[in-house]
Amino acid sequence: MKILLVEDDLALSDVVSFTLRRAGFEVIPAYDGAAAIAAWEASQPALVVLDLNLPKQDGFTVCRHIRSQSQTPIIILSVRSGDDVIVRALELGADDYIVKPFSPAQLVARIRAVLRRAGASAASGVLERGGWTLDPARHEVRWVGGEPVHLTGLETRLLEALMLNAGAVLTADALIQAVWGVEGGSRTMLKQLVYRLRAKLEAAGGGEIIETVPGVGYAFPA
Amino acid sequence: MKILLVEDDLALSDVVSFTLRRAGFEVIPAYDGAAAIAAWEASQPALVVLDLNLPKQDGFTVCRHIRSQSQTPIIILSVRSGDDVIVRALELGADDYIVKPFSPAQLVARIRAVLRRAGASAASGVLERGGWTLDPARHEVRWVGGEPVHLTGLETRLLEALMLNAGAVLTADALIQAVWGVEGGSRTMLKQLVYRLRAKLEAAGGGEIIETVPGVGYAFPA
DNA sequence: CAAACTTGTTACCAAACTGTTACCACTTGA
DNA sequence: TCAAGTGGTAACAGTTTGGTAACAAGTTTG
Repeated sequence: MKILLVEDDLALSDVVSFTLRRAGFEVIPAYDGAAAIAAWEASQPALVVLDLNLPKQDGFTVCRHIRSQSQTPIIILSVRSGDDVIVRALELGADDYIVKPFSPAQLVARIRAVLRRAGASAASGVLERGGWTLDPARHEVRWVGGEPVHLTGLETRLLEALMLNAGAVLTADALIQAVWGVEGGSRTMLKQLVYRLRAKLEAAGGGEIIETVPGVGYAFPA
Repeated sequence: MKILLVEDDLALSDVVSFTLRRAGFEVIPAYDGAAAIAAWEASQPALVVLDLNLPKQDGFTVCRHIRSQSQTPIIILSVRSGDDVIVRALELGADDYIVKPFSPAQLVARIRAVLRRAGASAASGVLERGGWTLDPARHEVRWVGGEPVHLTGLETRLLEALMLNAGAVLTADALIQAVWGVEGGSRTMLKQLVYRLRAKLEAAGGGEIIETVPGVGYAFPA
């Protein structure tokens, strides 16, 4: 199981690497933010251990980038123990936050806990909700018994966000962020995208698909 | 979303309860290990916040018991910050371990992180009071057995404030602040809003809904 | 290269939302 | 009894929101 370890302090990185390897993980080290993103894309690790204080790009940026593209579990390491920082990191999608100094044993235990939890809900990436099957890797949706329909990249990300949270209402802003990332996107574009996606889904079979919750956002029926 | 809070320190339990409720969770308190297990079985919470140091049965026992029967996420609270204790708790199946003293905000953030990872959608915030069910996220109210009625954003906030304090009288100023924030809002607008909200609620089923307390404000019947 | 597709942009319309003003009934207290 | 204040109702207009359409620039594909 591959773990991406993003830590610029060489000595600490080595110690942690050693511990993780002894615990049976394969460790991919990265020493700054830019390298971290590159390594993440290249190696597709099962989990990321991320120092907040990094050269090139700080940990928040890396965290946001990874979260905008996948559900890979992220554990933050940091000397900063301020509440606002911790809350912000967790809200950004981090799974755990460990304050330095920490013990290697605890890190391993927390990694196992997060992986256990992630493994339970993670899957191949294929989502099945109420008759629809979405394969994000292939950019395809299918209605039960129907033919697969091709989606564009943006449409796929939108539908994935909605199906991942089936039954819940996602605000326009949340969806914009899920589709276009932190920068970019707008209400207008979201409107367009929903319109286009609905057209494809309706053409593919099922009836009412994406619910509008006026003044709030959209929801995929549970 | 129901959270079982197992904490024998009454004062702390109350503080945490308050915070969690304000964050939109429904809190079920338990004050010792035996009660915790009973409450867990009875109420099937979405997550358990568990103090380690308990009368009757200690936290480890409770944790093991719950883990042996379900995947319900568990977050441990404890004054003990020893590594061995933390590692042991995590290996026993806990999802997170928070060392006292902690801040309520961080607890909420960690609860959300664990719930997110566990696949549950975040706190729903649904309020049920005397036959009415309000889902603030969807801007919908429903009378028992009836169809959901759509509310506007302002109406939702008003009804939410009233239902959160069901049985109590809220002054006009308090309501204005709850709906429009610190700036903005006026008696006239509140009058209008109450009128419109009542119209929708009456059309939806139930009889007398929002009580007027002349010269003071409004109340939602307990 | 040309055709097809993807994406962002602008525009328009209908519906919904919100603030404002006005009017009436009722209570309260001088 | 009358004036002032409070609360309910009504109508109206400006704004916002959501769905639809058409189009252009950029990209991919045959």
